[in-house]
Amino acid sequence: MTVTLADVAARAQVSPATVSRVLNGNYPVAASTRERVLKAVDELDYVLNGPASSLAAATSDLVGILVNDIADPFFGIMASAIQSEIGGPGGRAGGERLAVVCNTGGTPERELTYLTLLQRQRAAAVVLTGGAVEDEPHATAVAAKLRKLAEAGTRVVLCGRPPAPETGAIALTFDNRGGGQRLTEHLIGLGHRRMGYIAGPEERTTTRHRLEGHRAALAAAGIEEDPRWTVWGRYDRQAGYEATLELLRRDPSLTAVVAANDSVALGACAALRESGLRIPEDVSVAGFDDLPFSVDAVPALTTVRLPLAEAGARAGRIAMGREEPPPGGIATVRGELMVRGSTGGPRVS
Amino acid sequence: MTVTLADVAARAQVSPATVSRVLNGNYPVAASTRERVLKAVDELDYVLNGPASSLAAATSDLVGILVNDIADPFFGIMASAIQSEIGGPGGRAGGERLAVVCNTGGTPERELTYLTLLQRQRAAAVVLTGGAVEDEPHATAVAAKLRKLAEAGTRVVLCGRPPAPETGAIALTFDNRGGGQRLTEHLIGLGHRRMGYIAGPEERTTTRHRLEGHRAALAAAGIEEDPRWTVWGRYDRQAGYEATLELLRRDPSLTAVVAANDSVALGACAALRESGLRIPEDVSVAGFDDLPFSVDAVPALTTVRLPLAEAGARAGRIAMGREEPPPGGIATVRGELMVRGSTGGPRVS
DNA sequence: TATGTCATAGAAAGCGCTTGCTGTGGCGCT
DNA sequence: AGCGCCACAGCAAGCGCTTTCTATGACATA
Repeated sequence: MTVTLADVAARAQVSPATVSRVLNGNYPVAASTRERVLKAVDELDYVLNGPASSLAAATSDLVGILVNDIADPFFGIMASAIQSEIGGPGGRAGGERLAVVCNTGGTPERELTYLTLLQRQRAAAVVLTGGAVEDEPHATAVAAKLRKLAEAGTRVVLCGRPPAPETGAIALTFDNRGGGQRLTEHLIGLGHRRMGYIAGPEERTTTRHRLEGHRAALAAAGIEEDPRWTVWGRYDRQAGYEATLELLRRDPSLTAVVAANDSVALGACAALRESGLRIPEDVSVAGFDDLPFSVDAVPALTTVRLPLAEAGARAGRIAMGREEPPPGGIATVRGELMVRGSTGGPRVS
Repeated sequence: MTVTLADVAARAQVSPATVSRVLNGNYPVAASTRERVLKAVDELDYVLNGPASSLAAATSDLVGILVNDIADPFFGIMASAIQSEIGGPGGRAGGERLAVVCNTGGTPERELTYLTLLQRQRAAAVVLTGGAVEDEPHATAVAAKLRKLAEAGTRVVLCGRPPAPETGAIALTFDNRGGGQRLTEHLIGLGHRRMGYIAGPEERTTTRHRLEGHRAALAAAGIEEDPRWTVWGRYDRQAGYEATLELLRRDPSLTAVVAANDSVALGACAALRESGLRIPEDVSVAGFDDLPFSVDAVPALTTVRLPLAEAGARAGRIAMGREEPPPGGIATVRGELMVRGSTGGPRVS
């Protein structure tokens, strides 16, 4: 029913071995023979059986990209960049690889399951993006899985994620702490002293690091933080909206709101506006990531630009073995402070 | 080196066949035996060899999702919804499936290559999202590929894409034409007569349908269209920005700008503002899709809401055979007009 | 002319798993 | 007690490909 290698071989009057070699191009085959084979392939409309091939060769051309939330451009941009370097179809890389992105939804279980599935498929490489969950047992399980993968020859790269020591994984880490710190320093420099902070999900590394940066800046400026000024929520607009309302309720005298990321900041802006407050005259707002839409907000969002596409591309190249991993297997990627219209001096009340 | 089924069998003192059956759970195995096997699996940390399994069973648990641009939330949202229904890890579906999203970048070649790669992997199902390219030879090639896939038992579903007749593919099509028409009717109802239109890439079905809707509304209202009023570009913010400047240059008397999608509309807003024009007092702006950030624009964007998540979920269920395909294999999904602050009556000049 | 070398092609042994078919005890029935 | 049946387990034949090793002819060299 389906066309097999043997069918092609028969048609081209050669042995299956020869057909295989023509298709893989890693063994000398006379030009005339090659042509005959290719012609037969074409005529029979033959498509290689991937599983059989992977089984026999003990390798596969699958490359997995794990993301926390595929609907979030933060991940979309990274995934896109990674994929473009993986080669996938259209890439310059010779061997065609199937770059697949897997949506973990940010849950540890799915992350683990996808990792197993990828291991099961004997993936050639795996790239994990975004912050990790800090739950201890889970972190251990993931680390163990990563080590197994690495041992089995799968290249593992972390992009925008903290290093996983002793797993053999290469890490390209974002300097969330430093970025958060510079952002808050900027606000302090403008004269703000009473700032609300909308953090992301509590157990994420990204959340913790950004918040630590914020607090470090406050501490350095000798500003004592009020526990009421921090609210936790998801990394989306809705959460930012609600958190802002909560902050306003807790302390109406805040002159600035720092959000865990741009989506959250947008929600914050909406809440402030609906509360009759002007940005930045009454309250300044700052985000993080500098996603494409951030510059279109009104006023444009002050934020920390993370080189998502660049980091993704680099991670992709490393995963493909086309670029040297950084020394020690760890590199830190800095964000750049983008000062725009959403931040200004505090109102004089 | 790597643990195989046979190792597990030896350890559990059973035959490989029994281990396989325990793992697949589709054959009666005594409870005591099952436990023994499971224990051995656990102790040896055994992971099934996917390719071998797929080869022997002549099936695979891969499900492909093709998207034009993974960095665009339009696709991210659909992909996310599809994936959640595929089951993937965490889904309710019994068999664990690896839902993978493939980024075609909107180019015909990559689309075709990914389809071949998926065919090669003997994917269980494939979902193609978003508009198709209307290039004739390409369309034919894709259709042929889809037919092949369907014949090989792969379920093919189109989501937000026009039907592909005689390929056996199920289509969930967006009513882009109708949506575009209602949007422009709304503008006409407000009194607009001179409207610019920023279209997407010329060869896309989505682009053409939305534009046709727009023109149908104009024709119905007896408004003669000026060819200068249509500008083409990509589906992104940047393109919208540039196109708007161009429109303004061509005809400064326009009172409204209709954009091919929300990202484009955002770019249009930026261009208008920088040109010193107020929205909607001087110029109204309308988008399409109603992506999450559209409601946060200032003023909030009038647009056509496409039920991306719902359609994606349905496509996913159909792909998994968990929902009946629509009669005739084709269903049309309507968009809902969302009237917000970015549109108003034309200025009286 | 005899011999070694090289380029190319084929034979065949798996890769690790699934599954149809074939046992084989234990049990209920007559 | 004798029989058939059922529940369960094993055997063994592949699934379609890759790759090592071997064979063969052509050619160059001695």
